[in-house]
Amino acid sequence: MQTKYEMVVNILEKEMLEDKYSLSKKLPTEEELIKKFNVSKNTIRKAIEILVSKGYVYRVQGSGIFLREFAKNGCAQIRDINGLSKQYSKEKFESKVAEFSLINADEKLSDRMKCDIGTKIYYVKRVRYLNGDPIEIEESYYNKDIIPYLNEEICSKSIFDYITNDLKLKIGFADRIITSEKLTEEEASFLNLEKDDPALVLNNTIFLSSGIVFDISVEKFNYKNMKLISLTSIN
Amino acid sequence: MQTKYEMVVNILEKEMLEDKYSLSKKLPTEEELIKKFNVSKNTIRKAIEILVSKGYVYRVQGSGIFLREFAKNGCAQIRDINGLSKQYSKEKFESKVAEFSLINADEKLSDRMKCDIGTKIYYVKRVRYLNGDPIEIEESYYNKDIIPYLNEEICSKSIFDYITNDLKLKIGFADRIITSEKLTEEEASFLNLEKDDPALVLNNTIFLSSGIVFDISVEKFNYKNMKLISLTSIN
DNA sequence: AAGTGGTCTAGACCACCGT
DNA sequence: CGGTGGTCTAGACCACTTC
Repeated sequence: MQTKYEMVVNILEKEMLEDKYSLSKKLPTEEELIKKFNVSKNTIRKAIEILVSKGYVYRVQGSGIFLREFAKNGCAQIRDINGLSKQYSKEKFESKVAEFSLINADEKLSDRMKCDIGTKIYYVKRVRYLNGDPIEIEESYYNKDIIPYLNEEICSKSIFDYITNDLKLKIGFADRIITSEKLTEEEASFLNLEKDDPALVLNNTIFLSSGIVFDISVEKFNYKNMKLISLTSIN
Repeated sequence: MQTKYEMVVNILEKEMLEDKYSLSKKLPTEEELIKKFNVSKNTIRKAIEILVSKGYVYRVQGSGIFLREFAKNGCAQIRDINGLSKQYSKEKFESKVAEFSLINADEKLSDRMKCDIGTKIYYVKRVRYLNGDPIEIEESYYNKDIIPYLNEEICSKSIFDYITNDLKLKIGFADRIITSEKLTEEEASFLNLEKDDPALVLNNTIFLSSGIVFDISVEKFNYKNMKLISLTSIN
């Protein structure tokens, strides 16, 4: 079941992607949206707030709701938790599994994943390609208590689709630490780069909406063909 | 003048930083907060939403409002638009102005800053230090039509303080493109690093709340001592 | 002054969690 | 089942922009 504000968000998102408002660069006024969707002012405001936080629009008091230029374009949005395959669904996006195993959490891993020592953990190492070019090395750890089953087949597609659609789990929020590092020789070979070339590195801890850690991962991006974008707003 | 929800946010933020809720790792219930602050449910909900988006807390339906671990700790939050000097106010943070000039926007610059060709633009290059170590090179361009006056003195302190407190301008939102690059020899010397060492690079476009671009900048961070953090939530 | 977004309230009812 | 967060409404009034 969908809430009213989700419906409003989805329809406006779709209309914006179809360039419905790109001439005026404005959305209809709140009052017009209230009539269009036949909902209350607060429901419209909640929907618009979500579009603001997604980077689609900004609001100017007394003036209107304006389109923001970005959002549409190619680079990966850092606020999207749902992995790369969603973002690049229209392009040729592939994941190759380089390693796959079931391990026991040692002290360090249990600490980072907020689980007990000895908890079964899936370890997955993937190399990911966009239009044939390697763009990322990803190493992930999934808590088996939460993700009871995983295999190489699933990992070569979208793990996040599997988790949300098949396991019906709700992803809640993520911590990401962003750094830059030198590649090791092995990493470089995966990315068709040289040893000591730079890499854009994301260190992620991903939580279900219940606040439980189900995944930690390190993503190392090819500095030549990957950029991330962050669209922030002030509260 | 402060709104009621801002007051609630500020007080709860302060209380959390004072570890008032760190034992239970929970905030009071919505109902308790309604009584505590004597405001309506929607006002409390709006305040909590802001704390969620700032990464302080997460909510679990039917259960409560829980503290998130991070927020407090040292690294720079990418969603904070207000520059580094705010974030490091308690540490020894310095900015040295390496270049300062007033230029005319050429075609490329006018395009990126969404202004006319020939618009007067302040160019500022700064090296920034934390506890004596160089952590960042920043090159910024400020539209003089919006920031009518700037000098080296102001640039060596906090430009954002000047803009918000003295000029009374309201900063609205920012686009940031995050990449990794090799340092040039000159850049490396500023950061006490070697040529071709990696840098974490932010390419920013910063808007007033009215949607006008007033600043674009490139920040190159020292990969050895700077990390950024992004705390994201799902809508 | 008219248009448009921002704050705030009181209250109804729903959905989910834990006991 | 009681506790707690989530959705939604109708309406009052405020603040800023634009003309």
